[in-house]
Amino acid sequence: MTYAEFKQKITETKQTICREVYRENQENIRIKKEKTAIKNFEIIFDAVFKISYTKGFQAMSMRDLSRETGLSMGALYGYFKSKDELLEIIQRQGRSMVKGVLVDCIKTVDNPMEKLSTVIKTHIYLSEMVRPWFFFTFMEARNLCEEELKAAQAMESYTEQILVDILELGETKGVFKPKNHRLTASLIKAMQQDWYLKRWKYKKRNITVDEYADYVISCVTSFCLA
Amino acid sequence: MTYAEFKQKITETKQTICREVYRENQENIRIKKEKTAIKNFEIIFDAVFKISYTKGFQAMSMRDLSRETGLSMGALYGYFKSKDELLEIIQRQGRSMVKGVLVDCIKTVDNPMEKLSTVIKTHIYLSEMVRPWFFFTFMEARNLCEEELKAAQAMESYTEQILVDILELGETKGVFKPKNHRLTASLIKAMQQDWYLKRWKYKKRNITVDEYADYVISCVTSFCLA
DNA sequence: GTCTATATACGGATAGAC
DNA sequence: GTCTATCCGTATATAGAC
Repeated sequence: MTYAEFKQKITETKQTICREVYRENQENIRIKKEKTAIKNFEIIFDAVFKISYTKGFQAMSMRDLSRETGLSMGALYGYFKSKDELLEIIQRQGRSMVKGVLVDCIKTVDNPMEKLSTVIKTHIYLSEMVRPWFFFTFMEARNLCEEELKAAQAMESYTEQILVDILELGETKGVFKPKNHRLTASLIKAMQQDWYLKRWKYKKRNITVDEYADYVISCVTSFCLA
Repeated sequence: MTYAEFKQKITETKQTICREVYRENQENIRIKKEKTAIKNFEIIFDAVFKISYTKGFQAMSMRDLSRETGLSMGALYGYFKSKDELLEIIQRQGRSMVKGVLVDCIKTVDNPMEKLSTVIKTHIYLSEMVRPWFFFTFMEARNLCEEELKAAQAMESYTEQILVDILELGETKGVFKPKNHRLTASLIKAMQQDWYLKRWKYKKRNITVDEYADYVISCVTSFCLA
């Protein structure tokens, strides 16, 4: 699988994501026309990511957001109850998106080695497809309230566990060497994250997402087999 | 080398760091007694790290900092000209500290393999010793002005280059297999960073810094030799 | 649904007493 | 060197017109 093929296969688009956001939070949203809401959520999210990328979410004022979206302050508050709620909406949707895609991608694969490459690759490709979303989710997790922070940490453990399960399965089948699989999983996650955290670095060096994913996989597999 | 041995060897302490900060920025500091200044800088930095760890630097108000340090607002502004300058001081000092320690640690080692383990280990141990400083430097880099941001990125490239040089040396000597050394270096950096970015995770699982460093090294070497 | 105008609170920074 | 008191700009959020 290449990144181009991944994009074809995946059904998640900005629009479907925004539709989900709208339906999940309908009780707090003043806007009644779904079409309007979806269109504006897309604009709002893009603006949040753009502004927060350099300043951070805290430093982004509602006036900044108003200017960037072209919506007035009053209008914006029709889409969420407070600035904090906006943050939570984005974080929650991010988690549900990752969970859905990752669980889906390994269902049809049995071979542990192939399973491992698939899940690593899928995660990196997804992070490329919605990179601003991933970057934002990581960097702004600290601004969450305790409850939501716990949920974010649980998500980290959850995706790590997916990797651990595959590594253990591989060991059972005699494909992978016995190791501290949980620690291996942590290293894999660290490498996956670097792709969206250090965008500027890889862009400057013209590393493609396919190159990067393949390199991570070659590193991981050579370790698991050694 | 273990973490305990590293701590013995290293001459950098909070105090020496604060002394450097004082001397570097003396022209902007109203406080004339070095001893007072060093003592209070230590208090101030600790407070900044503590508050920023959860809220972020932007969200930390000078009133928060005043409360946590026990110094009044007026007193605080004797130690730096503005909140932004405080951020820059911390970032600059962090860079000079890392540079000093890393350059120093490989001077006496010739063997490429040993050189590689040493530099990986030293970086992780240093990040453990002044973890709040590392975490802060990474998370708050975005709040820097363009010039300082460039310096921070240059620092990332610099430490990466140290790794690349070692890997190339190793290839020349026939120890390491030919690879994309720069990409390998990036992966190493990603793994190093995870130790201070995800403190909560490793703490919860009782992973020691020695365990972590050794595991990273075993992963990297098995890849470089494969 | 979206706008403008505004209420109210809090931010960084400084002046001047001690 | 440190404190208290205060200036003044900007923050989030809402009320009410269109």
